[in-house]
Amino acid sequence: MAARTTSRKTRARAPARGASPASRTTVEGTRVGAATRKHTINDIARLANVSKKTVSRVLNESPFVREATRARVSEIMQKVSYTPDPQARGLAFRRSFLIGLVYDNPNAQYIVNIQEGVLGAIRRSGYELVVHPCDRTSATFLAEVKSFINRQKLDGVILLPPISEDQALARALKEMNCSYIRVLAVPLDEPSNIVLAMDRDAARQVAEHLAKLGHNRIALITGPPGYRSAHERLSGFSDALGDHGLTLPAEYVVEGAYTFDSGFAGAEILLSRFPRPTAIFACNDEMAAGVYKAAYLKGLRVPSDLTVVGYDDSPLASRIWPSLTTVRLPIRDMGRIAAERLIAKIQRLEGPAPSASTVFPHLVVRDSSTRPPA
Amino acid sequence: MAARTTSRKTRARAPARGASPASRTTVEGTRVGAATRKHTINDIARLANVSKKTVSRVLNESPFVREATRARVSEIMQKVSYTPDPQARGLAFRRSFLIGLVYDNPNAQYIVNIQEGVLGAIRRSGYELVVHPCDRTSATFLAEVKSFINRQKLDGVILLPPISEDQALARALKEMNCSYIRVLAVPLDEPSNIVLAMDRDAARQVAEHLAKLGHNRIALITGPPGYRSAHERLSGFSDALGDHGLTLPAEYVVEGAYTFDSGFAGAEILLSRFPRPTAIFACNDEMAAGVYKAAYLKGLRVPSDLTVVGYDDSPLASRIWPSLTTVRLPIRDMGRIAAERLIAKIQRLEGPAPSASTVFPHLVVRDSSTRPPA
DNA sequence: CTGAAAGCGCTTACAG
DNA sequence: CTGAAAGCGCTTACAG
Repeated sequence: MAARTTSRKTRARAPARGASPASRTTVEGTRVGAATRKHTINDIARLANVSKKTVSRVLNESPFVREATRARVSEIMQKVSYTPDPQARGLAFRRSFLIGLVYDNPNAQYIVNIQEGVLGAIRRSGYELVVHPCDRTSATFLAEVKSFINRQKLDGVILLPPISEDQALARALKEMNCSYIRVLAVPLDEPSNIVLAMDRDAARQVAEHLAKLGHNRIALITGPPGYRSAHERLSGFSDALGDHGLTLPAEYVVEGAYTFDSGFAGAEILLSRFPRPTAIFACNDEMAAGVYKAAYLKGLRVPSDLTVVGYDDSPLASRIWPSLTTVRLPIRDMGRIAAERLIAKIQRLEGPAPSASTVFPHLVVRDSSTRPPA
Repeated sequence: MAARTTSRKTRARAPARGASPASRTTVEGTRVGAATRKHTINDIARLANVSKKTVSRVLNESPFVREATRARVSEIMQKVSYTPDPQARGLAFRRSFLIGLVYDNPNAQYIVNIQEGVLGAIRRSGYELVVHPCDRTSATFLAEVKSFINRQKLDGVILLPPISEDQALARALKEMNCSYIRVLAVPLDEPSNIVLAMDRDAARQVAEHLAKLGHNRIALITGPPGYRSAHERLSGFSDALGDHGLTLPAEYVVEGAYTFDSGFAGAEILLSRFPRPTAIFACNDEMAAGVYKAAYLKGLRVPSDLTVVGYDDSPLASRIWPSLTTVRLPIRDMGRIAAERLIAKIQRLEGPAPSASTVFPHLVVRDSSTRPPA
């Protein structure tokens, strides 16, 4: 009963068909209340005394409009705060003006920061962002992402690690003719398709920091082997140690999984080695927090007995005690750059030489690193 | 030069006008490559030998279709994996099938969990989620949110705390006839418009936990006064202590800001009181982490010298050392429920008695709480 | 139960 | 530089 009433109300709200167009057009434009109807391109055309096509031209910044005409039309659009209907534009353009953020990443802070960067970049672009977390371990992963893109006719997508490393996915997008930008630690694609974070370079900074402090028994907890970033951090770190005459013996390297528990387990192994390492570089902050726990349980103090360095500068890093020396990624910038490039691609405005967008993380020294115990 | 070429290519990709419709319809439906054109309602109609209106009816689950007809049409839609074009539907329905997530919340984990809950709920609903962080301290806040909703013709929005507590915003949405759901700690709106988290109840559990452990010098670091959740936690906690014959003296209450630093500062004050409290309830985990820091600096050990309890069960809670006793909110569920209710509202299927959706956080006891020192 | 016509608000293709 | 016509893929309003 109640339901019927409501549904009838819904009907009633739809604008009457035969209403004279003129009757619903006022320059002020706002009839108060729910019934307010947005201005259309026809209203603007009538108000400006031009055809709707001309309005369309100024909307799309066509050069073939006389300056006076453009000014008049623009002014009226301003006055009634007209914005073209995205659905109608989308239908006519056969595009959605939607871009997707596709990810499978456990790091909430990373996601939110990327989102903010992206949203900042698309603010006045006419595009909107739809988010799409997914599960790359699912059997239907690829089909599912493709169906998402097709269903919404997305104009483009931004891919975050680790799924940004998936070559099959990138191939599929290319085949669908869907523009994309991959956020990566290694150049797995044409420069114009990626935003590159120089993890290798940052890992090098960590190595130099430890070397300068005088450590020579340095251990490493890596990321999971499936992640390119893990490999970059490992090899960048190892190479830089070598440059300083230091080695990274196999007993001082354990494989982690970017999780707290794996950091804890890894540290338990490393701290039972003899001689014990004086410094541990955990390839992310989660694992570094696990190292703290293992150290405390063994009665070791950070940093006087053990130096610990993390990676990410997550909120955790400055909240644990002692505060963690770590690497900060400009995540928000990465989101912004990815969005800017994506929109440029969609609009075919890449410019003549689409070079790689490279972004440099840097070391943030806090209280968890000091000289090795005497 | 390059740009011109590309732009011409874009043109070329648009389907030829005069192409015979039959020529582009195959039951398999997938011409490989970029030129693949999605099936339209006309294709399905032709294939099924019915009018497009009938296809539209089965699409919208109208009861006025013969079962045999419906089956045939459905089967064909399945076979060619037809999905209606969201832009076209949106234009004809005068709706966008988009729902917005509007928030101004520093807690990334909260946002991401809500998002996941929402996305899970709308998965097969035909709706898509667009996220919209905003700044409630901005002078143009209200206008900005309204313009976002109008521009995208959102069907509805989900409001997260603290902006969900903004009565002016809710009023504005009501005036715009925009459906909304507010995630709240207090019933500031009609039951059908809110998802209610019983913070008061959870704070009570914390008080009972501390009372049972035998604490009688219990201190509190509140949230910022602008937050309703802060008030609920405070009064729920205080009331429950009273029920156990305990008091919360003014010297044992300091105002926090839900930040690490404010937790640290608050704890420094509390730990300099005489007699010193044996337990501190920090109204979120961030502040609890700040309490840890203050305790360590004072040479106090958690929990043997000082019991600490937080709120949120953020990732931080299980990663700091010792692991933090805290309150877990079913955030993901809250997102799911909010989305389900919102869609029901949009579709006017609320049912006869739209009651409040209430969600109960619960205490998670870990290692930071124990009996008071002898 | 089913369909032909007109329309949603924008665009492209063509003609001037 | 400007406009009238037709179309994007779907719906509503009406008629049978």
